[in-house]
Amino acid sequence: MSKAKTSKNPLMDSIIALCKRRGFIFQSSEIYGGYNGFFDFGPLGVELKKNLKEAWWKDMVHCRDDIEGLDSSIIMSPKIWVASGHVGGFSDPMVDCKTSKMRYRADQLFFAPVIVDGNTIGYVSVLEDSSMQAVAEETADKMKRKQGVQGTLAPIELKDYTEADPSEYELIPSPATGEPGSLTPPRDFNLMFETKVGALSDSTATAYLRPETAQGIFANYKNIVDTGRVKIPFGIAQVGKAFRNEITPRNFIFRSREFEQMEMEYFISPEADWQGCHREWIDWCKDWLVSVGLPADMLGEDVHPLEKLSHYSRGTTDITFKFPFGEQELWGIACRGNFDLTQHQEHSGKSMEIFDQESKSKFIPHVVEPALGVDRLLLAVLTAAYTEDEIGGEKRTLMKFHPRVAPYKVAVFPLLKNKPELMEKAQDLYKKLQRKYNVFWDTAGAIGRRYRRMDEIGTPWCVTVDFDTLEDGTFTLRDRDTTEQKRINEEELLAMLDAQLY
RNA sequence: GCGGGUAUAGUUUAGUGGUAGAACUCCAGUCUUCCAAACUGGUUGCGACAGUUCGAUUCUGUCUACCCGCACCA
Repeated sequence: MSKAKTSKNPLMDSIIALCKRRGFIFQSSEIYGGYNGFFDFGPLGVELKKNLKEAWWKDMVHCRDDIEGLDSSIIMSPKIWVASGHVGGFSDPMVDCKTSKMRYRADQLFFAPVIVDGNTIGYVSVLEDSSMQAVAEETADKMKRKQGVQGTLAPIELKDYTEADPSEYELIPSPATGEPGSLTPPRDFNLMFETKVGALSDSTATAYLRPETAQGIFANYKNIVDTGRVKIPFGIAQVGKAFRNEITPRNFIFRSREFEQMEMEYFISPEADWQGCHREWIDWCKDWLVSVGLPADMLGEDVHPLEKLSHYSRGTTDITFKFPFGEQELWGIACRGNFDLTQHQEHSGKSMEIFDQESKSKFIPHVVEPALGVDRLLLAVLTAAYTEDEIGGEKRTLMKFHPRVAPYKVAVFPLLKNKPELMEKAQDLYKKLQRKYNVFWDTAGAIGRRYRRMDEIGTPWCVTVDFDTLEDGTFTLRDRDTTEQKRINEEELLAMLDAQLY
């Protein structure tokens, strides 16, 4: 009877509904039934997103003397992705067990034939583990005894599943069931989108949509060093789209296939205290997140254990955020050593060394990389801002955006729209403010309704022109969070906005 | 990718083998001197494609999207 949606995340549902209702975020290609993993940003969403990117750029590039900006192309030479390891390493062959429905990474699933006096009596399989050799030997011994085979057990030589011969797929037992025959061949999940460049569609034309903006920075590192604008330590920052063919996009815009990154590579001497530098950047990033409206108590740190680090990393700490669906990675701060530049030096044959005047030495610098997903940040900001409260017994939904990132900074209303003198006065103010800020104009309905509308899209202030305005030039300034109203003149209004919207 | 669930207007929802009603929202108008007022009118919907049928939003199948769990997330 009841077909109540069984969503266990009403907060997430409310945020998604508001995003659609008010024009923040739409599902991509909605009129054709949607397209999994892609999103469109509506009139409000594009403003919010732009404000976040501009705030980042201002604080990261303009307000720092040691960081330069860059905008590299999305499609670059495929050689870049070979050098970076993405062509080889970005694809993880996966194995599914058809019986248990378990899924394994093929390079973490090990197997070996059990050989007695030269005869293969079966196979054993184990998952990657420090004790896997011992477990495999024990299992092989049991198999030998169970089958009653006499003879000498040959040493167990474990290989991972990617090295298995196709004829062996049917013989290797699933680690889940212990029975052979249920494992699929290793299947590729290459997370890079491929495309073709040029008229010819042969394999030499294959190119990739970048899965991260970082490689564009490394590929231009030499250009920027050669323009002589920088000396160690320095950073290069970039904002741009990136693409990953995620197997399972989930959680609204948290994991999507097309997304935007704000990345910065901070180049330091190999002799420098990289751990100290890492810590400084973690703190800088946390402070910045607070400055755009994320409460400090919703942030956390997740230090990646050494054994789980990526191939390029010497240390990674994620700044996490308490999303409605759990505490998840927001901003990854990775120490990439000199892996990337060394790779590019080897593959391109061009020197990536820099001469440091201070130490009179030449070296390939190491990097600390703070990488932030714009869309994840946007979702975090939406989550932190979403508030329900009660005003005079009426429920109210409001988005408590930091004024700095709010899509509209201020709204201007004539108290009554059928009074031309109020309309005219309000238009004057609206036009004046519009030159400097994104301002919302609304004449429809009762004044209270207009206030609530602004609450729902997070406009921090509303200014109402009434009959007193015509007499003494003061307006009603109404505050979104407190709903307090006070009289203020134009000069005071401009000064207040200037002070609040740095 | 696997399993389970869901799909009617912008939102929340009625309902039917004979092409759908409501509330709120939205738009227009009347009115309105500061927190979703009132009145009048209006726009908008059966996720898509097939099949069964005289006729399908309803029954069947396929697909798509969303939600939950598992797996995955260099």
